[in-house]
Amino acid sequence: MSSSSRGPGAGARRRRTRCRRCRACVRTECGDCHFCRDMKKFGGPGRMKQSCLLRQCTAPVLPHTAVCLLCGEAGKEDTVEGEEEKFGLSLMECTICNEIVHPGCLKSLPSCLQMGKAEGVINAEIPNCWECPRCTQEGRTSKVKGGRERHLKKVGGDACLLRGSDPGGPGLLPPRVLNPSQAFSSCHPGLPPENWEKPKPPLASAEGPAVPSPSPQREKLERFKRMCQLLERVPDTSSSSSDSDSDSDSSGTSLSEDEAPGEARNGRRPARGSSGEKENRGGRRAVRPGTGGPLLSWPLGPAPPPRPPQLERHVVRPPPRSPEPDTLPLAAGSDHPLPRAAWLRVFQHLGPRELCICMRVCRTWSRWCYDKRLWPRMDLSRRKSLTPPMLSGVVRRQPRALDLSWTGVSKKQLMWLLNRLQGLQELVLSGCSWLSVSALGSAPLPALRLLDLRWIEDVKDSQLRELLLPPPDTKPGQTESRGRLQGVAELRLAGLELTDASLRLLLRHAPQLSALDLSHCAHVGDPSVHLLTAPTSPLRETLVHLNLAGCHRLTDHCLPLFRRCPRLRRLDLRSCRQLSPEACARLAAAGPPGPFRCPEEKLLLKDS
DNA sequence: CGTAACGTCTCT
DNA sequence: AGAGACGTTACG
Repeated sequence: MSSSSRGPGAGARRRRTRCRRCRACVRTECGDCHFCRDMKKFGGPGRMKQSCLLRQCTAPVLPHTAVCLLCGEAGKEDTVEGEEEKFGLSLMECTICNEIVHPGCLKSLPSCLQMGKAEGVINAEIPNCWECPRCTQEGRTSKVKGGRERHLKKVGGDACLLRGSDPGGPGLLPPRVLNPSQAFSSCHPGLPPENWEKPKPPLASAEGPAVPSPSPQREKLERFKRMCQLLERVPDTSSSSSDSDSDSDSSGTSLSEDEAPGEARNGRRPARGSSGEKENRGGRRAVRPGTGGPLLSWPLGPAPPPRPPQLERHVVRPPPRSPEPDTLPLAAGSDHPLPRAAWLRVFQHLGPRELCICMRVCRTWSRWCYDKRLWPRMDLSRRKSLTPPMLSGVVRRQPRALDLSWTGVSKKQLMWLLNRLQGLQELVLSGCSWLSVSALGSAPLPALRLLDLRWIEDVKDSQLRELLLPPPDTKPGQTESRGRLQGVAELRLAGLELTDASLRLLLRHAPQLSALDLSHCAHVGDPSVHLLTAPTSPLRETLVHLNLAGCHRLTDHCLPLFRRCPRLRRLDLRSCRQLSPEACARLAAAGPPGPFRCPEEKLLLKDS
């Protein structure tokens, strides 16, 4: 007998399935996580039969065979227009009794079977998920207090599930009233969730004597917990303190100052005014049962318990799309005359340190200052240790350019970051260890334009090959069949032990380079220049800047070859000790159509 | 029918 | 409690 069929009430419980649309669903398997390594395709035994950790669906949906327990029909929200009507005709699964019904069908039950004033509690974070009016009415959500709290403290799933998606965390905003449209939208997201958090299992409450077997929910929690442990600890946090989920940074760096008073998460610090605190946690939304309809305000049943800090430690939310109110509320109750756009214009003149100070002024400023337009570049270079709050701070700001040079960033940290910075265009990793940088081999880098790998120890041809070649598990026809540096325009490889074998790979897998830094690459010589400037080389047409300083093997013979590059505007040949001043002078004097058409287009020769 | 993987069971 | 195993479900 199916172990999944013992849910109460509805008989067989429907297993949820992938939404196939969320960020996780559409990505490829990492090939490196615990579950991938078990898969036969990656050489494992295939016993665990679990999805890749990076592909855990964030919005698991009901199977398309699911039907309403009352009318036997599927979800019909597509057949109507209004949000309220859509809600009434959508299928909703109760996390407690597992019954799947159309809210509209509940409404049409004979009044003696309706649940009076009971209200359903929608889980806003999982599609088609609620605590049904009957369970709510019968008190199934309210368990013995001690039991629930004890359970949650340990496991933490409920709180996560019930949490709202406000970037500032739960309990910080005033209670919100939900209209039918919002209720529908919240449980039927038109798009996959934009939050970048770990998936949250449907969850439920601990059981009480009136209450059906807790096992399914409990199992979900346990599964969730396991996943959290595997996934959320990715940044190296084993030594971090238990309260490290704040963005505040004990090291006192610029990232340490970004948490405004009242911005603290997990309810450890009081939000402004105490009244809204409890009512505002999470994705719980209230609707009147059966009506799908008139909107109710909170509260509805017991407030969810506080979120357990541990599991939330590395949940990082990007800044909200349209962050927060457009106005700045003043203590007197009125709004400041300057709107958010005007403040942002002011903030744009500030540097990171000043911005962090501003973020401590008030909650609204803090939210506004997370705007990624204020953080186009972030520089963490030369920090020996990168703490989880620092990494979280980076993700929340979504910089286009990130400098991690000469840091002790670990592979796990880098992987964690890159998975959350899909808009990253420039990445500087010079002076890091190859052990860490090898994370690039399995990271998504869709927008990357500049990659700086200078002076990384132990990078030879085979390591660069790992970065340049397409992922090994790519199937024909997949979009990922391109190497992941195909779109990179600037590549800095100074000081690496690369040979012409790497250059050949570059020509093939990084054909759009306009700037290439091969300075102080001891193996680069005249044949390398031949390769780069050959008629078959795509770089011959694209190179604008080429740095070959300190490449001692270059001789005068290679100099005329540079005239084959019509766009070359800057060529650095300093410290190439075999080059003669005369040959260099001849190249420098070459007029059009050669490379250096005017004095400001630099040919850097010898040390000057 | 084959593949993926959800949700539960079992073992340590 | 945590980790792994696996029956079963979802779906093409």
